[in-house]
Amino acid sequence: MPPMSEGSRRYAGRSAAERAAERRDRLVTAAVRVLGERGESAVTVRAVCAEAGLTERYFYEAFPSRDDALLAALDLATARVAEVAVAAFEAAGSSGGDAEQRVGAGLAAVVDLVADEPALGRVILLESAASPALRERRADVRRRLGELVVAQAAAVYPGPPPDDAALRGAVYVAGVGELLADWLTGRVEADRARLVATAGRLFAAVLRG
Amino acid sequence: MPPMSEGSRRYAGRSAAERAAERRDRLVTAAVRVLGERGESAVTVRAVCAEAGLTERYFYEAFPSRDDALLAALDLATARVAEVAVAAFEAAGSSGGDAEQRVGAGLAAVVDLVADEPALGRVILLESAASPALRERRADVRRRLGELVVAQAAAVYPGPPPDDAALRGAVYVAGVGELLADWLTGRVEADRARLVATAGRLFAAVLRG
DNA sequence: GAAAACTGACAATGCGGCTTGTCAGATGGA
DNA sequence: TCCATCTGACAAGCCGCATTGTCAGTTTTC
Repeated sequence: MPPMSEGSRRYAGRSAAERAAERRDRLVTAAVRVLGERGESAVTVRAVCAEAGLTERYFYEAFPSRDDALLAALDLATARVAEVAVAAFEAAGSSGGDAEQRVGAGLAAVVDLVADEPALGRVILLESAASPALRERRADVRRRLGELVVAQAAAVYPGPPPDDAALRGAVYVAGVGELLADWLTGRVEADRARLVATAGRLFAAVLRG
Repeated sequence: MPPMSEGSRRYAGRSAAERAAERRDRLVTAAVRVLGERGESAVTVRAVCAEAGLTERYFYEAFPSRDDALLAALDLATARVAEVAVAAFEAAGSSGGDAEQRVGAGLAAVVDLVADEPALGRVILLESAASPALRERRADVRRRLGELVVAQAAAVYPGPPPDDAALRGAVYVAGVGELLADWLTGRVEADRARLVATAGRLFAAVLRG
């Protein structure tokens, strides 16, 4: 129990809270790397600390348990992917693209990112199913993505949306996600443009009533 | 090391090989139950043996390691699901159904089975992603399913198949699989007929060029 | 300069898993 | 009946992990 309650002292120019936050960031980043490169079972407290260049004491200062670090790692990876995806999505929208083009732009950004940083891609596409807690988090993300996709489809396709739109959105998001996972692991042979093109065509095919 | 080399004796009316095979069956069945009801992390050697009413000695007589039992459990669950799916699929075909109806019949059979035996469904739909070895096996199954689906589509839709048919098949199989997983865990609200209907419509939407 | 707080390395505890061995008793063949 | 084999229960052995505690040395503030 660090006595951070009373004696909080500046250190190396930073406050105690700043130092703790920086250590936590390093730990989460390290956890993402270990999770993406070596898999969920390799995400031990020791391995994460070694990767971060810190020791166990700081781990338990930042997280109540190993599982919380795993979730934080998935959340960081998700945030990073969402950041570039949303940016590309909105850029395509403000430059006059329709919903299909927006979805394609977001998907292309994701494909580029996970191709450049496979560890990141492995975290969100593969290891996110490795434990019940991670699966739960992944399901939440996919649900939000599905709602976004359904809303975009409703905006671009005339007429009332099909009454099974939610199911279709779920199938589309999960199907494309698993396709990317297979692609990342080399089980699917395709270049990036082909992936994006197929996913774009399927957007219309799956979500149009 | 059981001296099964020389002295092989009948016991309870069965040969040594028969007894060993029966014990192995009980262990695999127990592993499926534990995996489906309590998750991958609960599939310990002790838990499986307790569920089977056997002891560790027989476990290591039947499997070289815990991981092999996990794979055997997934294989058994897959075989059971495949059995009813293929039967329904072929029945629909021999009674004059087209490819879409065949796929729908197979899917309906799977939905019924996993609804009646949730543990079985959890094994093939959820826990099959819990470890790298299990994921590998699941990917193989999905690849075969995808090829089957693509072949059925080629048989029913005129004209040459789209050149990204393999990708489409992968998206369809994974998307529907994950939809079923979400449905099993209560994340998706739909009755069985609705699930089958949506998946049937999507078969045409995704796999028609 | 001195006290208080911070840091990093590491030991120790406790737990539970996999895997291998032991052994008394049950069972079937000669 | 007698003996070899089979069975089931159980006990270690061994390892690695999560989690907590200790401590000498360092940095900052007063």
